[in-house]
Amino acid sequence: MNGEINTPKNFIRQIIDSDLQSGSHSTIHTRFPPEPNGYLHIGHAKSIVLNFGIAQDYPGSCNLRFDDTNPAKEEEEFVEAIKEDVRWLGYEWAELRFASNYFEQLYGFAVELINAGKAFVCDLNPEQVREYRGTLTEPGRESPFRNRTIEENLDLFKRMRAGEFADGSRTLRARIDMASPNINLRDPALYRIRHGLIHHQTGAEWCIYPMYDYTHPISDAIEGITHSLCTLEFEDHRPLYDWVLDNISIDCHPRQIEFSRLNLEYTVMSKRRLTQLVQEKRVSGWSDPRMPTIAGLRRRGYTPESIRHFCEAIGVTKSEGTVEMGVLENSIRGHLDAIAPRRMAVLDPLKVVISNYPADQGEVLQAGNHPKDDTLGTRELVLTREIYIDRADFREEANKKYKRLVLGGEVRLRNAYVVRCDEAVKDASGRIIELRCTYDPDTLGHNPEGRKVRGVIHWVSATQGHKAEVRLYDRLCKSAEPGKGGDFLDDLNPESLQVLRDCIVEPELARAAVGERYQFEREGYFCLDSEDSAPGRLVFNRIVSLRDSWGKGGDE
RNA sequence: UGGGGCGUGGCCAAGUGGUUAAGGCACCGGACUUUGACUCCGGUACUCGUAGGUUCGAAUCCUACCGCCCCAGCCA
Repeated sequence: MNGEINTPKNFIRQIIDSDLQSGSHSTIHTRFPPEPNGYLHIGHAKSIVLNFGIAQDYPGSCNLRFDDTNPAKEEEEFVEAIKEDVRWLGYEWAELRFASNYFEQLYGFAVELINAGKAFVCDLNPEQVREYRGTLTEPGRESPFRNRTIEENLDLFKRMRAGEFADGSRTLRARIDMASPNINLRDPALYRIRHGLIHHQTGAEWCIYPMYDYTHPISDAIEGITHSLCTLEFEDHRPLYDWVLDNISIDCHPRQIEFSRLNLEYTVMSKRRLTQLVQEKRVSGWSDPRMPTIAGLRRRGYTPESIRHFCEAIGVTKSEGTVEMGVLENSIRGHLDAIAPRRMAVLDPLKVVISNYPADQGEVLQAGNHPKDDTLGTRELVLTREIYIDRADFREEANKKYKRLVLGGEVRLRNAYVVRCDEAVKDASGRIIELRCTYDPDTLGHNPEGRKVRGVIHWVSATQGHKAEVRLYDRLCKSAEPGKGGDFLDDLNPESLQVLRDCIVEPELARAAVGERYQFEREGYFCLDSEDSAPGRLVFNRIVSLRDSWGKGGDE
């Protein structure tokens, strides 16, 4: 839909309201903390709109912070892509930060924890740690290294940093409670050793890297974040988040609040799966228009406004659900209906000869660019004796519910005259190859008297139109919940992309530019493909079809 | 069967003890229409997970039960 949804007071905004009222805070600071190990997707957009939206609506600010504590998975390409996506969505961060900016401070706080007897260097290897951890129903056992002296821990930790120990040989662990029913509190690792990695920000400076659970609360506190918003799976990490801040000398303690992540029907949203699609080349890349990535949606033709609108429309709660694709589609339809200039394009051309129309002669017709917004102006169309209409817009016979061209029947050519079909010319196999029609010269701009024309169809001049390729997209997956019963790859929709190479578009479209979006009347919204179009080669992506209460193509 | 969460019409989602339980999307009618679009009217459907209890009054409070999600990375 167009128009703004009056931003709903979701439970997080309610908490903020009361924090403001109680005087706990006078300004609100949030952050969007992606890990640069992949491209952003529509689920991230939900978080972006939440965090940046709050910063806009309250006196406050929002930082963009890369959670870059695992150089094995992260890349500079992803940080650049993420910055571009956030900006494209319409937001500007107050400050650009990296968790790696805080590595030295993080190290200092770790030393503090050691000095307080709250952290220790553990020599258990990964397998042993797992054994000692216990299970969901049994408590864990304390590490034999748990009671080392502070001096020894300090020495060992310093040597970990100095690179004296091999990967996996030791970790720095918090000293909390191996019997905690919350497994996250069973002496979680704070630092691990990783040699030989070049971190995209810090290079080879470090060979020990802090863990998320340790880094995140401190990064938030350093930045003065007031409300640290994250998804539900971090709910039982919150006690650890709080533990960290309660046990170091920092005077800021942000409040972590969790909300449910977005699930969308007929697509996949996890980074693991999206990465797999890209790596195995099941799609053309992160920006494949079928992908739910921001880059994919952008190339597909979605507008930032529509994505923001969608994110507001679905709300923010703690209950997990799966949103119907229709809600996203509705958002872009609503926006584009209001702003997209109208054009005509024939996707499956069928030649029509207007027998009583003078040959060698074109007639310039003015057509409005938008039925409800005159400020979008008009453009010229050229009507010629030979035109193309869509094959789906003709039938030799049909019942009266069919509002298109029928043998012996009349139909309006959009923005032009009424024509009657006199004959359907067929080839030897019986396939219709051409229609013979006659037009009524007295029907331009007004309806004929005494009879009713059953419908309106679009057309393009056979001599003035331009060839174009049109790509029709369908849902990425066949199943509403891909992978539910097995491998999600088995649920990929083999017909998610349909390429039409012989389309004919109206002359004006030859001047289409990347970034412009059009409505191809009676078909849907389209835009020039940003990657495969070139001068002289028109490639259009269908952003979304028009809503259709009839059933495009098929009917009965 | 440890811990943490969630359960309101097909899908989201308001609701924070007090008349007929918002709204959006979807769906079904109708109006309008040179886009089977848009827009505009109208409409359908709810045991508020279940069962008890407290109360004059419960989606809201209590108890039990059921269902679903997350957690045993030196990932985030």
